[in-house]
Amino acid sequence: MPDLPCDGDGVCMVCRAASPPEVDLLRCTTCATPWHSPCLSKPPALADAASWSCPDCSPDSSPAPAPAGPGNDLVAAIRAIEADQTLSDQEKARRRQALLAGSAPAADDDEDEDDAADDALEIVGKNFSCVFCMKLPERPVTTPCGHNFCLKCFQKWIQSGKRTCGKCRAQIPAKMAAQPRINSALVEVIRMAKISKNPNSAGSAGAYQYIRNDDRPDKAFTTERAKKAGKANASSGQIFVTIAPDHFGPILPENDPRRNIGVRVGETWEDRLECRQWGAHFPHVAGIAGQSTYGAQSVALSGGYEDDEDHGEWFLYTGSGGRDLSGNKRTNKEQSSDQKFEKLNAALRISCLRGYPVRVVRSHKEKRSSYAPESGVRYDGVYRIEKCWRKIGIQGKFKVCRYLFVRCDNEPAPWTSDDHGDRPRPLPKIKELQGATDITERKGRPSWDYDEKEGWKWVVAPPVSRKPVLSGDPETDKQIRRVTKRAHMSVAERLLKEFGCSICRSVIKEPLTTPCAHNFCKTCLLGAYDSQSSMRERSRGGRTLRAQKIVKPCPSCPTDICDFLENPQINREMMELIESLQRKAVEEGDNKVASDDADECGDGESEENDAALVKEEDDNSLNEEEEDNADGSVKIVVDIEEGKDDKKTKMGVTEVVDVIVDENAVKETKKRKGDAETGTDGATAKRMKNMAATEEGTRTPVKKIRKSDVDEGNGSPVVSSGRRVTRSSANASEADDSPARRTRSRARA
DNA sequence: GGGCCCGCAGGG
DNA sequence: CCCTGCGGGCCC
Repeated sequence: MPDLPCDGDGVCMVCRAASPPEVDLLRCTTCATPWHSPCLSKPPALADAASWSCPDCSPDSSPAPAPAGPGNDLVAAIRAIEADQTLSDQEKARRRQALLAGSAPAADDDEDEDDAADDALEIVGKNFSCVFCMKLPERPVTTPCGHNFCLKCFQKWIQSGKRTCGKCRAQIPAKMAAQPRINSALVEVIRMAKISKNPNSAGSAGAYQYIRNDDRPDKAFTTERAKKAGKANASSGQIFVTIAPDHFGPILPENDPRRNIGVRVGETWEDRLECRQWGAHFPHVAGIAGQSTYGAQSVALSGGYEDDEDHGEWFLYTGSGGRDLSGNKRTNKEQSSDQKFEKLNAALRISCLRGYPVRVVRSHKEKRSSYAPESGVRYDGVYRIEKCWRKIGIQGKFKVCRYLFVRCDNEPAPWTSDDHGDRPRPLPKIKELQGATDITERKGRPSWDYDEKEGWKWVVAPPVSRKPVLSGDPETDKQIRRVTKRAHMSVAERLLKEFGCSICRSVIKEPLTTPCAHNFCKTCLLGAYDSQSSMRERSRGGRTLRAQKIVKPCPSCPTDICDFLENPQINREMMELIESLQRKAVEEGDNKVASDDADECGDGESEENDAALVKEEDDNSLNEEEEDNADGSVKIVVDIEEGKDDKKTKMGVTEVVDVIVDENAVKETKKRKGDAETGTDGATAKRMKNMAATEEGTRTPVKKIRKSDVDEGNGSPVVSSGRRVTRSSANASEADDSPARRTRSRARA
């Protein structure tokens, strides 16, 4: 019998004795797990009990020797902290936390936070603590055995070679070890509890956004939806600057609360995602940031368009579009139609006409420019667009939009040894203007211009921002709206709402957390696969084929949770929290629970407008705002109250999806567009695509079913071989690849 | 090194 | 909702 600790309920996993007497319990000084000492193969001498480390934490008894290096150093460091008798328990916990988080202990932190005794935070705090650092989990992850940890603590644990749960010693699946998923329901609840604690910050949109954004990881991260780790399909990390996404011009110190220096010319980031986090250029793929009726804030020179021509202080830039992006592409070198001054190209033209400063970043991917950085993405300051026009591009067939950018920044360019920024310079002579059409140049005074005394500055008030100060991601915006909208609910109710089961749509009972970090009632989740064994026999023509494993996708995402379903463990911390919150909600005497449920199921309203967001359509209003906005910092306060509810998980959607039906009558459970079914690799996708394109008459029969049917949950298995790729022609049901065809509505009843 | 893939973010 | 898009990782 191997050594095993007590499980989450205090039951010894060896002798199954429930709640062994306190004297028989040994607590590991490294991982804090309780062990039943009579059941240990090598119980420590009594005298050593205080400094005892459990078998999982002591290297000498470790069955699989932990890799040398950081892991063991970590254990040693934790031991050193535990052994230090000059430290209080609290201080030990704090240092351990700091160690696990990989940072120096910060003395200030939460010391003075507990006096307000906010119930919600208290309840949450009481129910959740990371096994390792004993604090509220940061970016919580949940093991299949139902225990919660900080992501960082969990990762340190894994890095030190451990493959068992720090609490119950259950095996941690390799996949979870490799890529733990953040349990976003917990994140939300913890965040909300914190927000509720700072009522002074509640109510202002900026504050909500800031808090939410602050909770995003420092680096780009892989979401639960992405199938691969790494930045290829990663979500943005938090935004570090406080500019609105439609902010024009340099990013000043007041918008850089982290460093208070602003974004300086020459600052370089690893890639576009990191660049985005500092606000220099927000889009992660697109080269132009802007809005067609408002202007363009920034561009990236990344070598995407061969027509670009870079001379450092000035360059010729090419608009976007005119390329065939069918087949799920994001870029394409080849022009296949004329570009027009619409969308982002129109945005650039507005910046040209008004003389706005446009931030410019250069990427190492621009190989044809001497001014590109050797690596990464660099901020090179602001430019003005002096002219734009259209002309047949280098490829010789189609027109492209062209823009002349001229530098106008107060800081010297990264490639000069000047100690000063730009002076106004004469426009370069552009040969190619000959033969150009649609030539546009600025007539009036540029908004951003040179002043002999003060240098480059706004001489006309900058356009008033139409957007709330960034949030980092659309999820955030939804959260913001939701939080704002439900501000009238009690804290406990709001928290409870985060714990909705997406199957039964009410508050989760006996929560299970899947490895993909979705939470469901135990009975709901298990019930969903009721009639399904984990293997199916296949036979054809009288002979039996190899048994095939049945894929059981998570109801909320494509992840196969078959293995998890074999032995799912209730997330007890979550369950206790939910129960506490329910008690509290009852105490508060609100009888809103019923209306909550109604809201939950019925959110049919939606389609409110975003009127508040688009009111400023009138461009001429800019100047009128000038007195109030002398410093350029005023933003429209947008009423974000009324956003649409998140419809992604709503039932009863009647959109038609295509499902390929095989002999076993498969069923499609995907709720989100673009979800690839579980287990389809790239090759399969490609095959499907080709099939769609070439086998109109011969492909597998396709049956259309309604999502609403699917969501009702009748019918069984869940293997789908039909891939639905939303982006254009890859759609398996659309054999016709033509753009015209693509623009047609694809939903037919 | 070129092609493919596909989540994310933003515009409209 | 649906479309677009000067990414980044990986495979060939």
